[in-house]
Amino acid sequence: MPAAGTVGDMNPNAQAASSSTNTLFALVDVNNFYVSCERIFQPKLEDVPMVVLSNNDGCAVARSAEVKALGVKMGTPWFQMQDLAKKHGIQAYSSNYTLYGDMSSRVAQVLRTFTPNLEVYSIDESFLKIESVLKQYQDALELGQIIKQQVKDTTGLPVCVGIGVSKTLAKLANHLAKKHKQFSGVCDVNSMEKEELYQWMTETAVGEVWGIGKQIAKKLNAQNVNSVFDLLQASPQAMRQQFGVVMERLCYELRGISCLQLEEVAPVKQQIIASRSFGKLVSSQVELAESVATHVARAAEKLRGQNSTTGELTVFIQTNPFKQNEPQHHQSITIPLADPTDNTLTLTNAALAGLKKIYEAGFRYKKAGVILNLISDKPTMQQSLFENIETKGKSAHLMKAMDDINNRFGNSVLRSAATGTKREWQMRSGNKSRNYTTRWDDLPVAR
DNA sequence: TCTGGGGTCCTAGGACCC
DNA sequence: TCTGGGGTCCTAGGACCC
Repeated sequence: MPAAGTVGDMNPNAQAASSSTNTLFALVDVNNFYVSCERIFQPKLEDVPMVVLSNNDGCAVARSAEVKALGVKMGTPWFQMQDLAKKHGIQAYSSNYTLYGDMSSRVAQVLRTFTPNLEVYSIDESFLKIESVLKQYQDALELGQIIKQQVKDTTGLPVCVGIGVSKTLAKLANHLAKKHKQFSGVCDVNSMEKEELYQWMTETAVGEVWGIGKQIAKKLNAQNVNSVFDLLQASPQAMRQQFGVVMERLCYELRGISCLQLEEVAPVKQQIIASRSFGKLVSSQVELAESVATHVARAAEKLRGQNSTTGELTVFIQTNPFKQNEPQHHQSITIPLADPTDNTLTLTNAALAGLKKIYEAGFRYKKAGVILNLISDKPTMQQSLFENIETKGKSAHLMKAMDDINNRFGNSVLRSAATGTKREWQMRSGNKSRNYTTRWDDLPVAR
């Protein structure tokens, strides 16, 4: 590996990662996840070129290997591949997310039998920290093969395993395992000779690196950074100057300095979205209201599912951007809530009031949705803030209430102040914050 | 009262991921 | 005719305060 360089204040963990026992990450990723799930329950689909379609059967959100080989891109609209489908007999299936969610938990269950140090990164991918369980096996490659076989035997799903000393390298290894048959589904870039690794890096486009998308790849290419190896040779400091701290971190990760940790416990969501496209275009406010109400109900369920409250709600409606000859209307409105809540009725009322403001007759809408913001991972504020106050109206009690706020909500409450008639506080969620005011008279009566 | 500079807050928007 | 539904993090720039 090239010289490591200093990581500076950016990454307090890097030193520990590189100097203590060497961390080793394995990324286990199910091949063509949705397609593979469908095939388990319909074995006749094995080897049949097929796609799984999005909501309303709009786009291909999963493609079998045969379809990928035909050059069909992720997200291709089904109606655009009709000719190809006829020619090659491509089968299309509607998505069944309940099934996929269930299969996903089964995979995670199998992986947990290898190590509890597991991060379920997405519905079809998990990171495992494997350095501590490695002694029981010949080497990491053997462990990878056993994981792969175990998942296959237990769930029927095919996976590839990528192994490396950082998450980014494990991702890269996984990519190689998927693309190149000679790895037999398991690739460990850590045990490779440097020459071989550099060879693979030279042959792999820089855009394949985790965190490098279309835009950045284009800019990199313009500077003659075309392969992963080119990026490996670039100076992280220079990359930071141009592309920011995320890119710098990525450079270190590629060099084998782990900057991204395993997140075993999923943090609570900072934002919850519920939205859908309509099967056919919608013009009436009543119909929009119905769908908005459903979305609020779903979002509120998710909110309560993570034991949170929200301080702000956004409603949006959109016409179909693909219909360029139709008048377009994209509108949203954000409604602050008097108090953070997880109550469906309160949220629905706020959303419908918002919808009333942004709705305009005469447009044909394609999509509606709601977003919950300023989420706090604590129980309802109104209750917990003042439940300990025994009488109200005296400044000593106000002060106690403020202490309570700070004790209970810690750094999510930025400031708080009280006068004789009201209290005000400012709550933070992520990097957003909002002010709240509640009149003293409105406070819940003490026990 | 005038002035400048630094810090923080807040928002919009871009880029990325699956 | 038919074009997904979620999420995250970072940055820049203006407002505001001291």
